[in-house]
Amino acid sequence: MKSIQAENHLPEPTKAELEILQVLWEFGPSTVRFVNDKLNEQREVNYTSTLKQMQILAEKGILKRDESQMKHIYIPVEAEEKTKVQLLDRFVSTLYKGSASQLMMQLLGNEKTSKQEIEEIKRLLDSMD
Amino acid sequence: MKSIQAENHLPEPTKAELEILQVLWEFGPSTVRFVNDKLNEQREVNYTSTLKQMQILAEKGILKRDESQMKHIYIPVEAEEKTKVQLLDRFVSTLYKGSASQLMMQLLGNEKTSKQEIEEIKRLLDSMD
DNA sequence: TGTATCGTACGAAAAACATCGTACCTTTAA
DNA sequence: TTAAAGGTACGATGTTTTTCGTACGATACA
Repeated sequence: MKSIQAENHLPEPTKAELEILQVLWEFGPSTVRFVNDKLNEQREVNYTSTLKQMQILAEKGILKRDESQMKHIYIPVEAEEKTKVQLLDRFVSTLYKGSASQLMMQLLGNEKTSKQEIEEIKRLLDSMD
Repeated sequence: MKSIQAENHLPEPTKAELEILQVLWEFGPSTVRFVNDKLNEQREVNYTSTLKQMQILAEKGILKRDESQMKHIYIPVEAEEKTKVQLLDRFVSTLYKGSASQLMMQLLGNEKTSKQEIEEIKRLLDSMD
């Protein structure tokens, strides 16, 4: 017997799946061909690999697709923000026991976070309240 | 055939591996038995599974071990902070194209980040410069 | 001294993830 | 009206990650 999905959340996208989502987020609903071309700007991937991944994503409910035409159009079910927030939540809770400020400290202590970035963050905080 | 590790960085710990690292970070150098007991406080794992994981971690160079006694003692090679920073870097660059401030915005917009946390972050920023 | 207990080593099996080849259907254009 | 081009479906295969069973050595102690 299948267990009822206790969670509200969709299953976590895997690495390869995330790549595809990024393309869809950036360029909007797309065909497999389009996504595959974009991926190939970064690394070589076979068309059918991308196709398969996107079919799996649809199965999992992470993407839906418009099959009304021969060239199926794939669309993320959840908005970019929502998915990222989910991933961020998980990240913060597994690595920092849920403490956002602890994560911050690491970001700020990190050379790779530029002065400009830090300024931007400050501005952001000031503009709150 | 195994490919030679081109990177300077240690390989990314996988999910299961991270669980083990967390225990070692929290409690310091430990035996397999100890780690396995800790893990079993959260979920059921067979002793030999944990052993295997820790042996793999040692192979990968993420853990080293003291074999001078029968009960081997495992120790993380990199400090907790360093490993987390690495993971954080990767997270920021894949999900936020390297923009720490973008990540911040999500943290701040997130209900789960408490007012108290936000205050703490502000204080942190002010204390910089 | 033998037997129960607690360790490590190691390989096999299972599960999850990723990639690809091939079959086959639709559309298009010569 | 057929051949080429481009699409989906789907199974096979490869890889990595995870879990586990079994063998076997060391220790403890009745």
